[in-house]
Amino acid sequence: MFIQIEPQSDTPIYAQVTNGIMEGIVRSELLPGDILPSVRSLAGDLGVNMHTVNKSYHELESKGVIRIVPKSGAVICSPSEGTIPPQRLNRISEALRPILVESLVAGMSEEEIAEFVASIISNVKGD
Amino acid sequence: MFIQIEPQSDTPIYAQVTNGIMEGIVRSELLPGDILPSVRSLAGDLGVNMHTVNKSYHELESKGVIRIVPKSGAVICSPSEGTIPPQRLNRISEALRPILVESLVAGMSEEEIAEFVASIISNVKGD
DNA sequence: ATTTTTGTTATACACATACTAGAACAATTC
DNA sequence: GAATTGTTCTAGTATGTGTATAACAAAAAT
Repeated sequence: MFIQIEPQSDTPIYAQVTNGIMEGIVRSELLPGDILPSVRSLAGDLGVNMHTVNKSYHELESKGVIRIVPKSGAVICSPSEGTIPPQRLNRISEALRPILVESLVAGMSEEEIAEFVASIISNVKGD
Repeated sequence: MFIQIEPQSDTPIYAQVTNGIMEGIVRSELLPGDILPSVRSLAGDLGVNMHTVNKSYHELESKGVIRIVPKSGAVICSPSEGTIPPQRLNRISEALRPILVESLVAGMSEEEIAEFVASIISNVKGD
């Protein structure tokens, strides 16, 4: 598990762990069926508290990214086949909206935003 | 000023005010040179505390959206002509990245994300 | 010129969240 | 049987959010 934690960042540590795992999935470093390390071992590797990792795992479960089997482990789920639940689309839309508004206010055109989004995605996938 | 405040939302009130003003700019309801109402009057209209609106105004100033003239008023700035400061692009990129990652993990393709972004933008502009 | 309104600053309180810490439990794994 | 697992509990500190009251000096309005 290659996640870099920045303790002085304004984004909470548990969110950094969540994002790191999701980026690993996007890069196919984590595949559906893979089992995440235990909350204790990952917390030890990252140098953070066990409860912080535990909170991240449950956040991932609420997003539908992993499935937690009690007393066993956390398994990467397969991407939702076919349609995506509207609740999930709503959450993404509400998170996306204010950032897109800020981009427009900054003076970006719709085409520039599209290119910007594409470059970020390729950066996440490629590196 | 037509901003709807949802006190029980998980997004802070000052952020709701900031987003509402920026959406007003995108919809051309607020034009460059327009003067925002005083923090006291807007706070009274919205039914929130003066400091909450004051925090929103300073957030807008840090984003470069408005210019606060002490003892006078807050003026809508003109959109940055030509190139956008790289600092501003970095902040937008860092905010955009985790949401795009979540979209990819949810199973959206790059084309679906592009369409999704376009629909949100048209929703913000039009309504 | 006086009054009002302005943005600013300061202090204080309540509430929620974030993070860490230690401990204990039962179930799984070795 | 021993170690590890996720879960749960209590507890503490720190930070962020929102409200509240007050005071100040400068600008605007009368």
